[in-house]
Amino acid sequence: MKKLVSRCPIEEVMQVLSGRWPTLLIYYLKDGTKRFSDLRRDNPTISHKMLTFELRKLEDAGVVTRTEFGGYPLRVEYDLTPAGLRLVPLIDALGEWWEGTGDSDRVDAGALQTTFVE
Amino acid sequence: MKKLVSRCPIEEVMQVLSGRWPTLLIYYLKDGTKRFSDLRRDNPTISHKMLTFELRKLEDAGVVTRTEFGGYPLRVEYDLTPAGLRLVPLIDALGEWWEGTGDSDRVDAGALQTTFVE
DNA sequence: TCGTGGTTACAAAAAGGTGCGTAATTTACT
DNA sequence: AGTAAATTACGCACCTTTTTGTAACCACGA
Repeated sequence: MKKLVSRCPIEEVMQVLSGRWPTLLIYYLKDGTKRFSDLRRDNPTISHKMLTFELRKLEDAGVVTRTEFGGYPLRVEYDLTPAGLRLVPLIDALGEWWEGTGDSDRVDAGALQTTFVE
Repeated sequence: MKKLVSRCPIEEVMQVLSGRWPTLLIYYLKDGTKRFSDLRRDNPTISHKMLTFELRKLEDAGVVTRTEFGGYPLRVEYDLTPAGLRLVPLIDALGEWWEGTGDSDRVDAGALQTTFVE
């Protein structure tokens, strides 16, 4: 998703939140300060390249802060910004919506919702 | 984003909503019934292959319905399901969140939110 | 011949994984 | 005493996988 095709805020948010990781990372950071290695432990399938990339993206978007402690071994801490905290309930709502739909509308998942007329 | 790495509903929703198109399509369908060609007109940069693909995904997820009218030229209409309608305000909220953060937290966009300690 | 809503095959682009290198200090052997 | 890891959070280069675009084709009726 390289560049925007509209000036719509919706598209802009999705550029930040799209993909498997952003929402999950926000979810883990919800519990408080996390270090790089903590986040890797939280989800072991993310590569370090992806993790740095996604964290950078969230940082640029103003969702997380990065605090670097000098010295060796290097230590870096990540936290949600106030904006990031405000985002959490919105993401929760999406999760709840999904669970809700599963019961009522996605029952016959696999069966397409197509109707033929005439 | 081929397969899930957790059983988390959050990750499942994002699998459906990720990318540039899903939320935008939902947004256009919010106004009511749309035909395939209407949606192409609404955003001219999507390829017809992507459009069919994304619509299928939303259909499988129970967000849109597809109504096919026999005869030629073929006519197909897309609508939001009740679940799709319930999703709209959540997407709106994300857009509003984004606009809100822009003013308070993303002011110095470009300047990273990194702090150096020691 | 055009228009509708697709499908399929091939090609280009983007995303993602792997492994190596780096820094300064501590701990672990020899 | 001297050397060898190990530690942390990456950056970089290379390569594979996934996604997306392009173009061609199909059906049929006006």
